[in-house]
Amino acid sequence: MALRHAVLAALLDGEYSGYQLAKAFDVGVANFWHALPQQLYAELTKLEREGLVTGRQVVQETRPNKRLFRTTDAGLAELERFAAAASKPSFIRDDLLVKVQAADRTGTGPVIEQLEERAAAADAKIRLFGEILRRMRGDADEEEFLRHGERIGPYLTCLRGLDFEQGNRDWCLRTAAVLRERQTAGTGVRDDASVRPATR
Amino acid sequence: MALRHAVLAALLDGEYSGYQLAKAFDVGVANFWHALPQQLYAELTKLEREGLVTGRQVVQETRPNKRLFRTTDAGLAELERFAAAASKPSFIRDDLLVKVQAADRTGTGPVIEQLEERAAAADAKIRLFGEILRRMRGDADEEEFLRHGERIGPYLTCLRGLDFEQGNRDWCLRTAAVLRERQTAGTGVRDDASVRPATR
DNA sequence: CATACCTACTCAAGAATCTGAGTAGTCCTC
DNA sequence: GAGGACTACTCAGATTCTTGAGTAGGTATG
Repeated sequence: MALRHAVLAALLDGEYSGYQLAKAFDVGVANFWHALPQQLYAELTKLEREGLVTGRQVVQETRPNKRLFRTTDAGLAELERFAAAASKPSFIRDDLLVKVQAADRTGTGPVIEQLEERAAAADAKIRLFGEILRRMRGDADEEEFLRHGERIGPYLTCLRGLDFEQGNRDWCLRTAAVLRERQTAGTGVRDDASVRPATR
Repeated sequence: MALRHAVLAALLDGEYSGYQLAKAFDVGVANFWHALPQQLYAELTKLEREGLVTGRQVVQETRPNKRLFRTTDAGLAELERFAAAASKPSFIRDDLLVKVQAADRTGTGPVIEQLEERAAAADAKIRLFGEILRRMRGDADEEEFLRHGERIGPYLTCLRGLDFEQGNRDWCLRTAAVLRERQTAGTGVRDDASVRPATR
């Protein structure tokens, strides 16, 4: 049930439309949760019905109208309840890890490619997060901002996102390098399956 | 559809029962995927029906009988197909991040506690992973093992798990420290909600 | 001036995951 | 010798997440 709380937390920072939220929860950012547009629209509807957020219609000339939402006091109270309850442990769940786990049996070619793509994607996120952090802290340096800044929650989660992506990138590059070296070196343990005709 | 492939990958390393797999996918390890026992039993049944794993009954005197599974050639072929297909991006999805995102509005008391618990849990995992890595590489040092070891897939995924947990621990401790300092310092931005009577 | 993408949503259906309860014998502790 | 934990599973039901399709006007691209 954390999606609803993620939405409530996101709407603490101001008014957003479902569409804007969808962008934040989908594409690049998603420091602290991830969800698709359909889920977000559904959740906003439920939250409004329960009085945890309020929406107001904004009529636009040149584009479709939109509804902007913000968290209500009841919503904040719900967040407080949530914060006090026990957290579920978090787990890694990643296709690419599964592929690496099996890579020395399935052939490394395609996996190496994907590792390098993933590293590039992580790198893009790293730059984005760096930019976001810089914007949030303004002139202050990090220590200063964390001590006296007004709204540090998003900053702290973004720091975690940054570190996660750095770990991701470094691991992908290292893993790709290891697999590539074994591929060319020929360990003698097993022929590289990526050279064989595909079993299928 | 990655759970099935995670199971296939896990069963590359030898024969396991559903129960053993459940332990590995649940509690401590789960380097590369996470799942509950019920899911695993169900998945094993499906995989056996499709011929991607085979099970054999092992009769035990003193305990309930069990079924040991291993991946078949068809299962390996399926893994190869999977390895060649595009991976879904992976996202962080963590209750605790949501709580931190909102922490400067909900009160920091309970969140700090949870951050410290999480840091301790991460630390336990770090020690466990370190142990597992040591066991896998045996006498060789890491570079050596990665160059010439037989089965490096699990080693590489465990390295990612280790780094993830280290990032986790460090971030939890830092975040807890930051929130704690603001709590005692009194930033003037807002009274600490953890001192107010609970809204509820 | 046709195609494609952007804003801003909605609906339906399916797959994956989680919650909770239950069976049944064995081993260990107090 | 009673209560609890461990092995080894199964079943049902709910919730969450993903996939795919569709509406509809406006703006940018070539």
